[in-house]
Amino acid sequence: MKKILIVDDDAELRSTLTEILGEAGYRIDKAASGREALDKIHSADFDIILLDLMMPGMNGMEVLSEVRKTRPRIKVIIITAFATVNNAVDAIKKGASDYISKPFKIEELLAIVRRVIEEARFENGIRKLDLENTLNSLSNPIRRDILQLLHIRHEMRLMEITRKLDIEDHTKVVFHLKLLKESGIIKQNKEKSYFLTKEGEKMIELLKFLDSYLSAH
Amino acid sequence: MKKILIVDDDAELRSTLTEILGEAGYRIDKAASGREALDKIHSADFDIILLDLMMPGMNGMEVLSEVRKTRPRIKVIIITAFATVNNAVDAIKKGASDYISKPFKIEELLAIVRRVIEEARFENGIRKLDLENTLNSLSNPIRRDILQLLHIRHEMRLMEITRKLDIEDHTKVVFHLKLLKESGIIKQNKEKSYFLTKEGEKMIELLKFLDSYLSAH
DNA sequence: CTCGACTGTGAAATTTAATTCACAAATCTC
DNA sequence: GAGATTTGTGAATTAAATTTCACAGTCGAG
Repeated sequence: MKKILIVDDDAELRSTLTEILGEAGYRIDKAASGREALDKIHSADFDIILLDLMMPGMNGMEVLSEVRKTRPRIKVIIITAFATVNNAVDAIKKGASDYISKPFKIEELLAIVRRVIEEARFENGIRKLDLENTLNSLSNPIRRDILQLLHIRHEMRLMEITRKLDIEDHTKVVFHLKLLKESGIIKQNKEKSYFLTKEGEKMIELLKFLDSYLSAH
Repeated sequence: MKKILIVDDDAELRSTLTEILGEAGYRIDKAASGREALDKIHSADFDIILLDLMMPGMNGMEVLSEVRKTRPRIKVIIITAFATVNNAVDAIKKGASDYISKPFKIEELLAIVRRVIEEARFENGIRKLDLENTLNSLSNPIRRDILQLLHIRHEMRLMEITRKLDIEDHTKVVFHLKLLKESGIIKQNKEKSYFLTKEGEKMIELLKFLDSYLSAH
């Protein structure tokens, strides 16, 4: 389960939050000051920080910028008094994910935490380059055809592919082959035959999956 | 399992082929002439036809063109004597999938049949339009972002999305929303809020799958 | 060696996708 | 209901993807 750090100088609020979030199944740690928070952040690995902006000593904003700088994957949710919502908005501009103003309902808090976690799932999970690359390769019908051909025939040379796809201008095929090669999806052996790499086989599996997925109404 | 029709005037070859392919798990039917073959083709539903070109009466070529015309999904594999390979090549130009010349090795035959089946899987299976549509929608990062936002937030209005994505010109967002709407991936309610359709939720699942798939090394 | 088929490059042209801009109707806010 | 905000359209522009074309080196067969 996700690990949450609660940062607030108010001991009572800390234990309230600990109780609520603990019951919801999160692993909780607490810090009573900005200083203590940063120590914990640098020694352990949190997913979310619940951060009070108004604290004596190092204030929340400083903690926020430090976290953004050194642990950009950690999501920060600001806790703020109703009267100082504006500060929270500033905090969001500096990279906080959301804020919650005191007093708050339990459900409201949990909803925000859940949403931020979901958000993090995407941001941290997808290595954009690969996804981008994959989708670009698959989005062109000629490239898909080439992949399928190479899957079926194991290896083919330029003109074989060109004829099989019934394309007049072979340099058109060259163009797509080059893109696929650059993406590491296909390779070429000494005999000039093109064949699928391991990545390429994955693309085929993906296509099959997509197919069956889309067919399932 | 796939259903294969064997068309050959040579009774011995018919039973040899039946034995080999039957053992390999295919469902087999036989025809001794072109006429008989067409009757069977029009009454039952085959995946593959093994067709001898040289037969008395209606010859294989005629059967081939008839099949191409009325049952374009059926794959035809030509059986030909070694001496008449040229005819087989002509047949392939007319739409046959492959040929095998007598005498042949069992493994050779099975390999060709398997390959042709695999080929058919793709050609018949993927409804290109949906695939096209899906991949186009997912291939743009802004559209992916929008989908993910709508997934997390359930529903959002134009300017909410625009701000959350930190895009200056809202009409840019309008552009992508329109595309997504046309693809049936999102819809809009009376309050102008955009939300994911069932299709849209599928896209999200696909993205998650893609993610984990690509992450798995 | 010479011809024809094969593989490929690079620039130019074309097509398609995406962005920007000027503007306006609808809706909200005070 | 005046002014700001939101939602949207359509044309013009820009950018990106794809196609076409002219050409050239390589390779195998006769």
